[in-house]
Amino acid sequence: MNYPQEIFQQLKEKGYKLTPQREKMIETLCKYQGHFISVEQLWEIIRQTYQSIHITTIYRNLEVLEKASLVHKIYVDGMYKYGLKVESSHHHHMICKQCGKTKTIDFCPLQEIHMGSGMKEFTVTDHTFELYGYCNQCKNLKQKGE
Amino acid sequence: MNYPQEIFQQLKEKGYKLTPQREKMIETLCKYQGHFISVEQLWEIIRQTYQSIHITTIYRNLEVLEKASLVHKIYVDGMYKYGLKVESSHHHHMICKQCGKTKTIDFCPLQEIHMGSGMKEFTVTDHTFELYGYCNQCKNLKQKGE
DNA sequence: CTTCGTGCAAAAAATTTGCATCCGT
DNA sequence: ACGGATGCAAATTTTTTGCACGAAG
Repeated sequence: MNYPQEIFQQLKEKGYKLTPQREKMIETLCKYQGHFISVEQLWEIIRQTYQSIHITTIYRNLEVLEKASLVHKIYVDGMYKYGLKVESSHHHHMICKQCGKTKTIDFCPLQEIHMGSGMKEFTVTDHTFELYGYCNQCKNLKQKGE
Repeated sequence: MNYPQEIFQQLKEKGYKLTPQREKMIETLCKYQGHFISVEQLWEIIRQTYQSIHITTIYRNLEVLEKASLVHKIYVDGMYKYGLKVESSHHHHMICKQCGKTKTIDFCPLQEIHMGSGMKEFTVTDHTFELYGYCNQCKNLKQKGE
């Protein structure tokens, strides 16, 4: 479990200022830990208790959080969604396309492939590995005629 | 190697009409086999010999080709890029972020993980596994100060 | 007090839609 | 001839940028 305070600290250590907007964002992402949420969702949630926050700020701060390696970004349904990084070690996710719920997968296929045949022709800098589908809850809802 | 004619045939079999625009698109994608190209790139290329083709048509037909399982779509650099599906068997790609060149990876991590621990909580419908980086050619260009 | 962050307005980029017309089959 | 496909214009959606003001360290 990640706690907001730890993340505030990490942000500061990387030279970013801690503003109320950023606090709210981090707190919200903590609450939604285990879910990927869209920029707009995040905005809607925060606006309920901080009406003046602007969506531009959300965009800019998610970029900051990403640069600070505190969040992970994926592209689904024609938009970016963000989730808090789970401490340390590299891993991947199983993501529910309906509700955004995620489950961490402690397995990275890169290791399996690393020295594979033709890999000399490329220098790998990034990779994606995500599983998409439906969590049991959403799967049931879907069957009952969505 | 995929040949245009085979793909024309497959399109028709799935109930889509074969129009000159679609022919051009398929021919171009065949030429660029092994590369993922953007909608706009594809448009630019085709316009050289078919000036009147509209970018909306490109968008719409890429959707058609995707529904017909003839192309594969990825999201890089803030946009979708498309590549012809290589015959049969499921596989993944190594993609050059600079030039879009791809290499097929005959390995699917899904098998490694399939029956893994917590996977019962989700029904997997899709997955992504792509490696990104630079091909030797682009890597060299980059080192010589891009 | 200086630098970085914010809100706002406006632009940009990518993709989608409505509609009249056209063309494969 | 029919129904799907195209071109065009315009709208939508998502994200980015410029700039003056405000607040954190």
